[in-house]
Amino acid sequence: MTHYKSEQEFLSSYSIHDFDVPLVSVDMSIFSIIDDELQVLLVKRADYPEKGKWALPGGFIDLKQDSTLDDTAQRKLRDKTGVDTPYLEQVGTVGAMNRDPRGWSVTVAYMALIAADSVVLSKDSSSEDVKWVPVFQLAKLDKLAFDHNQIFEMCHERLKSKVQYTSLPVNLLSEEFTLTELQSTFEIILDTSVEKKSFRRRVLDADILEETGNMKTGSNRPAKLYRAKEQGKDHLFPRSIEGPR
Amino acid sequence: MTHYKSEQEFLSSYSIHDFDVPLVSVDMSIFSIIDDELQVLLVKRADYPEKGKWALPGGFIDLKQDSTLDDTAQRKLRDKTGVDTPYLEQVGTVGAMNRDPRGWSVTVAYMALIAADSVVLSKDSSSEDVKWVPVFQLAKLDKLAFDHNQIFEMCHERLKSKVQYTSLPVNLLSEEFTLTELQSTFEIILDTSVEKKSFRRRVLDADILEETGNMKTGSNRPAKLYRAKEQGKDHLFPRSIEGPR
DNA sequence: TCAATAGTGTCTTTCAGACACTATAAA
DNA sequence: TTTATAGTGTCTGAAAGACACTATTGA
Repeated sequence: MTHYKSEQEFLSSYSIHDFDVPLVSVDMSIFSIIDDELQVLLVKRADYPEKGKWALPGGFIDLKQDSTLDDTAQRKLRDKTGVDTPYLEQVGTVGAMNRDPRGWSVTVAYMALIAADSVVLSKDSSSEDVKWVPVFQLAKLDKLAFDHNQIFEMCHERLKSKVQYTSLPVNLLSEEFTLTELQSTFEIILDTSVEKKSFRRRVLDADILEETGNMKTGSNRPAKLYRAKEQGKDHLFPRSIEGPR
Repeated sequence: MTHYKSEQEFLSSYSIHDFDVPLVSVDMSIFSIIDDELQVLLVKRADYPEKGKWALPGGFIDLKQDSTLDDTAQRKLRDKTGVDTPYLEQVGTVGAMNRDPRGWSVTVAYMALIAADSVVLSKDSSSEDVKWVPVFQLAKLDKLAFDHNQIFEMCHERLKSKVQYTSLPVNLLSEEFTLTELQSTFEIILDTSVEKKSFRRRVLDADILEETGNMKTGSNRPAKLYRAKEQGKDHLFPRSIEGPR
């Protein structure tokens, strides 16, 4: 890909306006729990437009390579993180005349949940840098490229809302985990405390976990290790987690 | 728009493949309750591809006229039904190499809920006929154009699922309605009976309705008429409607 | 034995289902 | 007075919160 000297130069050579078709891309919020915080993966843009700004990873559909939209998302995720079989969910689509200087553009937002320990970060040609950013810092610090702050917010809202009534967070943990670790990821995402007994009743009664037979030891009572019965699926609870009264 | 003699002729003149950009369209499931049944609006395609087949109303983004995707959906809805301020929700986006013979194509699915009495059906140039079809008949009878059966199913699932824990169905009724009428629309969509007392408690406690002061009379005890406090919004209940035990 | 975390017993609270009951209109 | 529908009283049951309790390890 050619590198242009200025956004001006870049735009003047861009001719998508000539065809009555919008641009289409995929952008994703890749979430993970790192250092007991919910973090999201950002890339620094290597090209115009918005060169040098931090952005959600994403890009255009490869009409030859991708046979579905989900393939595009999967490919983008693999390129940045090396992770291949994550939890991947389409969140929504934003399209507008003026969200991209190249013209009418549509982007399909995805969110991915991955276990931090399974990741090997890597840059590709479209990004000069990659980093994890704690979600609570994002609102204050970074003004992302395009409307990515808004797209990220959609994904974050979806995540928080689904955590209230599904077992989604199992996808943020490595294969084996304790109930306390699982509870902790719920608490981190919901940013509230969850009552231990209710939590265990809820999760165990749902019959979505199975004991691995292993224990996690430390300088205290060992904890049973569990694994999700159906990888990648999320159970729907009949009622929401309500939090403290 | 030119009318072609065959799909072959049409396709050979189509050149979107030359640009590495997919087609983008909006398709919508417009729901209404008519004759005590949940029905969806279909149009008969006037042009290739899939000429003559029934399809969900939709079409391409008008890059000049529409400034957002929601505008496109709103415009399509207005064209077919004359309705201007409905409940409109984006359901999801499907994109694939082979879902449209013209090439890689992406469609954003919307669902709209409207009160039947507010509709004036009208055809536009892209459709030669328009009709309401009961949802339960659709599965059996019609093989729709493209992957519209699948897109419709996405919308129908979303509708049924949201009805379980939100007040969405108020958007299917005209401005004033009785609690019994509201209960009935829940029952029609969920295809199950709902217990009267629980239903009224739930709805009334949620404080989302207000009495209009009017009564609906008949040859029996008159019923209070209500109106949604916030038009177009849907309340989230803490628990789902569970249906009979 | 103590500190620390895992895991349980059990009471209360909230809200949905069941179902019998009362209320109010027209014919 | 009957019929039809609107609307209520109140019991039961399921699942969440509160919180004190016991259990099991290493140091």
